[in-house]
Amino acid sequence: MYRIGELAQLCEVRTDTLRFYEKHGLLSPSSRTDSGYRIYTEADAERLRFILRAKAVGFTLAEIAELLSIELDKSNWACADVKGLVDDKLANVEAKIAELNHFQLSLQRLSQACCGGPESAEHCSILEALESSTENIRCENHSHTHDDAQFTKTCQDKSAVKNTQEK
Amino acid sequence: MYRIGELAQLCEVRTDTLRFYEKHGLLSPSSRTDSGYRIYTEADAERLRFILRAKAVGFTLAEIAELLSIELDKSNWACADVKGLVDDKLANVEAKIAELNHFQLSLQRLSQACCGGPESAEHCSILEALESSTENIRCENHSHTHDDAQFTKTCQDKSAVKNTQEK
DNA sequence: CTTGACCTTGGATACAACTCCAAGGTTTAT
DNA sequence: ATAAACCTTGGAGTTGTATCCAAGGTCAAG
Ligand SMILES: [Zn+2]
Ligand SMILES: [Zn+2]
Ligand SMILES: [Zn+2]
Ligand SMILES: [Zn+2]
Repeated sequence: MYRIGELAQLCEVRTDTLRFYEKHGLLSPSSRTDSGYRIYTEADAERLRFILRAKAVGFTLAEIAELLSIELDKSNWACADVKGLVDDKLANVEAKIAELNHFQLSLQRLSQACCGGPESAEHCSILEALESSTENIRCENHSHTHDDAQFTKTCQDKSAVKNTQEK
Repeated sequence: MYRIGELAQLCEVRTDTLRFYEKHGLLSPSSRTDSGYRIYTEADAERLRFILRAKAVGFTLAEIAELLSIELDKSNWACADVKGLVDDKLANVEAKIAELNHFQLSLQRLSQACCGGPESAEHCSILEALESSTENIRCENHSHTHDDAQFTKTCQDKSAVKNTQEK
């Protein structure tokens, strides 16, 4: 049995957040003291942990409420309904993953095209790619190193670069 | 050269959104007509497309601004700076993917434990898992099918797991 | 009995990222 | 020359997800 502050501390949220979740039907304390203090059980804490886990991965509170609300009303749902809901969310998550994978690839391509060296970014492949937004990114040939053949290392040549400078 | 409405239609955003992006330094029209109408170039359109792609995958406008702002100021950045920024975002994306993969797994486990049939969800494994929030999910043994041994097909028959909590 | 930590409620505020509105100016087509 | 369809600005409203605040009630310790 926890009072609101205890549960909040336990799960690292604010008491305000717990009241907010209550107001929105996500988590209500199992009881109250005579004086009106909220009393949460361990089951409430578990429910909160589920909410937090779901939230951490990008579910909206509305989606979480939908997931949780079925439980209040079990007998009016079939396994098919429940599983369908979970599968919907699953598809949702998978779509998000696909989206992120796509962008990951873009970022990797950008990253690979850049030498990461201390040279001025005036001819940086990353910036050029952002400007032109073409699909194929041109690797730097380091003509921007105003220097000699000493610097004709290319993209794949990830030579020692530890120069962390301020701007 | 596009007027605001044309660019909006082209990229499927509202004119309001374009003005909003302008106000927040993400995308300004390259020029104005004498009467004050915004005029966007193809380069502006490309920039907008980048913004939209980045947004679609979860970057905040602030992050996008950060990415784009470097370009205004190329010569004050080194390749190392630019690449570092991209790599930060990349790490960010990868972390998000990992998070989503984790939740994907949870959802898959939930989904697998449920028969998905027309039976009442009163003993649905998914709901039980949500309630108890235990790590290991018990598969349905279909005792809820008010029926005979005909329905003793199981997920993989790990119905030995017992109920542990309740304080 | 007073103090300080905790709790209650309702309402205000914040931030992101729009979205809509009002009042008026511009362009184009008939 | 008038209407329709565009554009301008500034500002208000919306949704989701909280946070903060004020005024006051509760509780255990000294
Ligand atoms: Zn370089
Ligand atoms: Zn570079
Ligand atoms: Zn079932
Ligand atoms: Zn089920």
